[in-house]
Amino acid sequence: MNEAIATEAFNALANPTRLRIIRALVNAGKEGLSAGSIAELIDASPSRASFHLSQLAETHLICATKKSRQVIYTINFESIGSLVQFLIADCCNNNATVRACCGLQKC
Amino acid sequence: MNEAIATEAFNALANPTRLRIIRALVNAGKEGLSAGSIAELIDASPSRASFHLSQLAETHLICATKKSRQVIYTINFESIGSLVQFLIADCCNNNATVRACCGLQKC
DNA sequence: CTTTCATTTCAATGATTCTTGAAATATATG
DNA sequence: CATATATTTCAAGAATCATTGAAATGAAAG
Repeated sequence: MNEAIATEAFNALANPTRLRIIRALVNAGKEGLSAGSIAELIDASPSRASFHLSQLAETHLICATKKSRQVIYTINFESIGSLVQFLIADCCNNNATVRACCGLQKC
Repeated sequence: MNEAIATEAFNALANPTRLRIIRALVNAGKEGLSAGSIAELIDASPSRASFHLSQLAETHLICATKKSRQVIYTINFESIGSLVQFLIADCCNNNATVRACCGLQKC
């Protein structure tokens, strides 16, 4: 994770529609969801959902795999973890207050 | 921290200039930096720096206090911590992979 | 009171982003 | 092959964002 990638990832998270997609995929877990069911869940048109799904996939916050004529999307927890690490470590020098405020401790 | 505020905070972080400001203020620590010295440090015009400083201050990621004719900005580690918590807990249901990937454990 | 210094505000411009609906692509089914 | 289904791509338009330089604000100093 470097600054350019992190900037794009923050941008991907900076949108209510995309945040709803993230939440839906977190809930769905390992099995993921098809583009169509995501669109339904977040109440967006297919093309609108596709637009935001592409943005999230570009930053690797989510992954896409084709399954017959559907595209199944899954959340990528590793990339979210990397982004959090970037913010805490790279940007905030592992500041103790940040770590405490988010209810976490060093391993 | 709710979704609307988090969205604005992510947006504030989704910009290289603002990320440089964040880093400068993290380095400066508790004493903070004046608007002018931030502009110099990040190599931006006063008005450009002011524009981005306002955006960061609006989201409470940084704080501003007047000191004679300068404005001193300081980083707000608490708000960054809240944002991280929002992402890990609210968005990712405290997923273990996320916590592991960012080098953290539950308290 | 005038001048200087630090910062913000403003208007103009160009760039990017989001939404919409239609068209295109690709895969499955009868 | 023809049709139905799932998704993406595309073009157009509205909205938002970032940069620039000039003007305005406000506080200190001579």
